[in-house]
Formats: sequence, structure tokens, C-alpha cells
Amino acid sequence: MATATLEQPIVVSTGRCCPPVAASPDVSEAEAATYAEWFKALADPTRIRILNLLARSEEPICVCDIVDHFPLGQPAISHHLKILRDVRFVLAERRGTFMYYRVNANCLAAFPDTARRILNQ
Amino acid sequence: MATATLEQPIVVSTGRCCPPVAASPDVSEAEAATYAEWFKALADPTRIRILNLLARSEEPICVCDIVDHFPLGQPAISHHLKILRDVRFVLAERRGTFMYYRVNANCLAAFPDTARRILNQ
DNA sequence: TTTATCTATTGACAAATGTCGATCTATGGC
DNA sequence: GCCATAGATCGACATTTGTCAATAGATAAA
Repeated sequence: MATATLEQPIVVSTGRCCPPVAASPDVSEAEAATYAEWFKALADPTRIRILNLLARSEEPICVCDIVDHFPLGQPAISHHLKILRDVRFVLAERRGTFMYYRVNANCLAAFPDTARRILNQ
Repeated sequence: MATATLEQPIVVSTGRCCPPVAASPDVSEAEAATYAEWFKALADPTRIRILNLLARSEEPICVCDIVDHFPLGQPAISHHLKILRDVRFVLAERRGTFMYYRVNANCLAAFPDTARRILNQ
């Protein structure tokens, strides 16, 4: 299909096998890369369960207690927490020698909107 | 923390640094693995844009037209489509020699619910 | 300051992932 | 049957990811 691209708002007959794609604003390459980063942060069972653990707690949880919930070492858990921190799905706060983690409700609330954006709804 | 786990519904004082975690039904290991598979399928910019492309089209789109929207070869696109098919995010249908793809609205509609489940909301 | 504790980071390694070229399969037309 | 086309699969390779052990940094107590 040579004539119609996502960037061209004009609907053009392709002369091929498919009808043309409607060409209103699409998910850009940069936008897709951002969403992919978010999903990548969630693409691990341990991180899903860490998020769930934090979400289920009224209070922030320190790393040592998170470690106790999983059959992984402290460095592995810290590694997963860093990935969740980098995309701002969790927030960290120091109290003495302890680091306390909690979910970032603001960031995760935007999640259904992301799905709607991708699905053009 | 040795006393309180997610599986123990009794709230126990830990004598450590954190309050115990509320112990109503949590996201299980198997459930987390399933969610992670779903997110893994979305953890790539190309697949995000393929989904968006399909969602924006009134009609199913054949592979050759999808290929024309990306700077990737046909095997790479087929590979991504297989990953999206395996988690049922897209559906495929043959018409002659062409394979037509479309989004699976049912599966993707469950997405916000997944987020709520993980976030205990 | 010395020591102990908690957490982050580093480096190394195995495993998984993305991409491409080449090949195979399936369908339709001759 | 034979050929052409669309698409899936395979094999190889480079890159990324997950894990762990070891180490470094940061804080508090003595």
C-alpha cells in the first residue's frame, strides 16, 4: 500500500486488498515507545506482585519486608523496585536506614486512559 | 518479617519496622504470571502501534498492508502478530491467500479491570 | 569514630527477546 | 499438475533481561 499512510488525513483507495485506514491522530512512534516502557515495567510476575503488595497495604512498606514475601534475594528485589521507580509506578521515601515504598496512585490511575488511547476509544 | 504473610489472614504484630500487610485475597503467583504475559505482549512499541493501527480501522487489515506501515520485514511483523494472537489481543481470519487481522475487543476491554485487580481497587 | 544494619549498585552469567534472511506451507489461477 | 503470491516458521545472531554474589553507600547507635 503506497498511497495512504497514518499521517495523511486524505482517504485514498489503495487498489490492493484492504480498505484504507482512517487517518486521524494516531499513536506516534514516541508515544508508543513510552507506553511500551510502562508495559515493560509490568511485564514481570514479581513486579506485578510487588505492586499488588504495596497497593494492599495502608502504609508504605520497607524493602526488608518486601523481600520476605518473595523467594528472591534483596538485590533482586531492589532491582525490581528500581524499575518500578523509574517509570514512577512506585514512590520511595527514606526513614532512617529504611526505605519505604508505596504505589504512585496518580501514575497508575492514567492506565485505563492509555488503553483507550491505544484502542482509539 | 517472619510472622505475617499474605496467606495468613491473622494480623500479627511484627516487632520490626513495618505494620503488617492486610491479608485478604491477593494476586496469586499464577495470576501474576498471566498478567505479566499480557503486559509482555504490549511491551514493544511496534506491537503497540500495530494494535493502534488495527483499532483505528473499521475493517480487518491484511498482513501486507500492516507491513507497509512499518520499517520492518514481513517475518518480523508476522512474529509480532503471533505474539498478539497468542494472548488473544488480535484475531485472524483467512480470505483466500490473505490473512486479515483485527483487535479482539473482548479481551482488551478487560484491561482496566486487570489494573484495578492489581491495585486492589 | 567505630560498628552494625539496611539498601543500592556493580559485575558476571544464563536465559529470553527482537530482528533478519531463508525456507516452508497454503491458497488460487493457469 | 505447475506456478505465483501471501504469510508462517525456522535458524542464526545481537541485544536485552533476570538473577545472584559481592561490594559500596548511607544512616543510626554505641
